[in-house]
Amino acid sequence: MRLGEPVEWALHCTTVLALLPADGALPASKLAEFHGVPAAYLAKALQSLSRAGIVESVPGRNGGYRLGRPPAEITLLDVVEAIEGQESSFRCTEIRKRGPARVSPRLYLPVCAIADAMYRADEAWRAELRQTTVADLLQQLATSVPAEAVMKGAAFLQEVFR
Amino acid sequence: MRLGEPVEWALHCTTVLALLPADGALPASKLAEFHGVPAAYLAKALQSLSRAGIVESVPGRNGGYRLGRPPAEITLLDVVEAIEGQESSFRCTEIRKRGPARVSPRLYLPVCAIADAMYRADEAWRAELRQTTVADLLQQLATSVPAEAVMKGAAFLQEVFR
DNA sequence: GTCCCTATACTCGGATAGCAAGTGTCCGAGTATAGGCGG
DNA sequence: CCGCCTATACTCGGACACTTGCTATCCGAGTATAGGGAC
Repeated sequence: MRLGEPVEWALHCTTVLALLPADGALPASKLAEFHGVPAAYLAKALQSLSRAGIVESVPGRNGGYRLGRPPAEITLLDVVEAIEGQESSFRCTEIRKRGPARVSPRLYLPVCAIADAMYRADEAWRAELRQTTVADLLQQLATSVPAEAVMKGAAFLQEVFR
Repeated sequence: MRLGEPVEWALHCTTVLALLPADGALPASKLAEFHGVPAAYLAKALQSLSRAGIVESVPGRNGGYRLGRPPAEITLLDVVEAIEGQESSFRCTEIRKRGPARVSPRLYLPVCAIADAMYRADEAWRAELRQTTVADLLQQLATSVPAEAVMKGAAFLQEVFR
């Protein structure tokens, strides 16, 4: 089970966008430069975030991306599901209904005990991701990111909005 | 994020093997027939379970697979990790240390707040899978699998051991 | 009749192709801005 | 000097190749069994 790289990018980009001035907008190319990731591919992830309403795109010159709603209202699950989709990690192909022991389909319960347990674990994962918001991340990052890195980041943003 | 199909197969096969007589062994081909899945590919999953000690292989004629330890000592996590590996679902490529805001590597904390939250969710998923054992599954299946399917399954096994 | 040996058939195990999805890239559509022109 | 218009440059958005990993398969190594032969 593996999450794609764009998930990491999307999470970092969301936190950076949360630090922007209220009416500012950061282009995808700058976000890519800031994180050292391929710009064209990162754009795909940002489009997914845009479709999900997590960020909103500002077209035209001086355009870019900004947050679509307050950081406190964006959970990590929102971001992850925007990129990876909402399907469960476990795929039940109903093999219990195949083979020589199969019986009439209407005799089976909707979900077997195995799928039920797997879905429960999936929900536990989602519940944990739902508990952390981007606002929480900002608070933690404020005390954990090296001061020098904060200054460099601020300088980079000021250069963009100059 | 998607788990492979072999995960589902491995879980079902493990429950079936738990129903075997103590010194019996069911070949991979019969397990494949029972579940209606490709035998050659299922064999790969069973080999993974064997390497993990969850099942043990009996070579030679009348050989096959049997459980490696009591059902109560096999958690769903054991089975899932045997197939999918133990790596976290979230891959942190440390993009925080790239780009124009990077500073000397020794200034960073071991894990950033984002990775920490993702790892926490991953652990919640694992914790949930750890709580259910194959013995639990058997108990639930005993009351939820259609009686007719149970009979057909038993008949299939008796035919094999005849 | 009993023991031993050999040949057999069946098992697992790892090495080998095909395909779908993740990864990476590009070019076109659309818009706010900046400059120039006219009033 | 002010307002309007036009051209421009920059943005996002979706359509197009490539690589990795999942899916699927096969053949070889090893072993317990079954049968036959010798004692």
